[in-house]
Amino acid sequence: MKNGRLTNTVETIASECLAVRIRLLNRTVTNIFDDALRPLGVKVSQLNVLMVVAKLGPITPGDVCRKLNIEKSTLSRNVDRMRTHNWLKVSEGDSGRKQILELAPAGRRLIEKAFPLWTKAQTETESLLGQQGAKSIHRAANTVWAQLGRE
Amino acid sequence: MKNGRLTNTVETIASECLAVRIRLLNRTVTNIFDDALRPLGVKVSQLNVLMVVAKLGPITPGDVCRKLNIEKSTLSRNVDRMRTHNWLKVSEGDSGRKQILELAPAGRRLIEKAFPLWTKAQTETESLLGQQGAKSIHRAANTVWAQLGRE
DNA sequence: ACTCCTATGTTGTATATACAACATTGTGTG
DNA sequence: CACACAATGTTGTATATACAACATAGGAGT
Repeated sequence: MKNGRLTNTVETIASECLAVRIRLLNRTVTNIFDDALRPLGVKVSQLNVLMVVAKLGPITPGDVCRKLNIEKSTLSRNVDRMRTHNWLKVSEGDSGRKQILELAPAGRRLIEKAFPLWTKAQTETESLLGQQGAKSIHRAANTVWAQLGRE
Repeated sequence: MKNGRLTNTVETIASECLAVRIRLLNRTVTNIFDDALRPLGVKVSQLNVLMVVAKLGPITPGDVCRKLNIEKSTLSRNVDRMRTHNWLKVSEGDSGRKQILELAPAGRRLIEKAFPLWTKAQTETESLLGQQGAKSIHRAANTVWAQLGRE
């Protein structure tokens, strides 16, 4: 039949493509967390950055980018928004070029208020993925973090 | 110490959050595929939609949304772009309300040209995630698809 | 047949994401 | 020290994503 080769190609990509699958998981899980966090007016993308700063800060934007594999321009605008909310404090490093990001008091309060909502979303996600699935995600992410560090 | 409670909260979220991890995987893998596909001027997000249409089409936008868990407004604009490239044919269904999406000839040629580039990205992703990680992603995605179908 | 509700798709708006180009600042090497 | 190069962050542009509001069209129930 005339469509044989294309059909095989489509079948192969459809049944194996890792990008389709990871992107589906990303949309689904991001929606779960954003729904849960909506009462606080924060999105999970912003909470992610806030957590990195809370755990590793004071830290430069460049280091946050490397940790999360985010493009610097993406983070730059995200930091603007979080500074507007007074969640982050941004100061000029003594080196002149680098900036210093720190958790601001409002950011601290936000994290405390977010915790029960985060727990709810996390539980919901675990039940969606199953214990196996959740463990798998952890393992895959650990692999990526190891690779990122190696570059 | 004064920071005890916040520190515990931050530690818990940092070490367990599934959203951070899936979003990290999503950015990393999407970049791998977009890099590979760049010579063709198509992004993996568009190729995903094209594959669904190629495999299941003729199909309505709403059904594509349900399959990929994409918001209808997101797909609406994506279809516009793909129609501009003549990759997709959009026609009005006889029912008046629904639209019919089909693979256009240029879309077919695109998929054929994309296959070797997709294979390269897929291989690279497998080697990034490891065999375990890749299998894990498949299992997690299957779980989500089953859940989506159940709603 | 009429009314109400739902499904479908578009548009306005906000955020997330990345690439390209740019300005600025350190750094290292001759 | 001077110059070239790399690192850092911003801005312009394009796409992806979702929510809210909307218009329209089908369908269900009376």
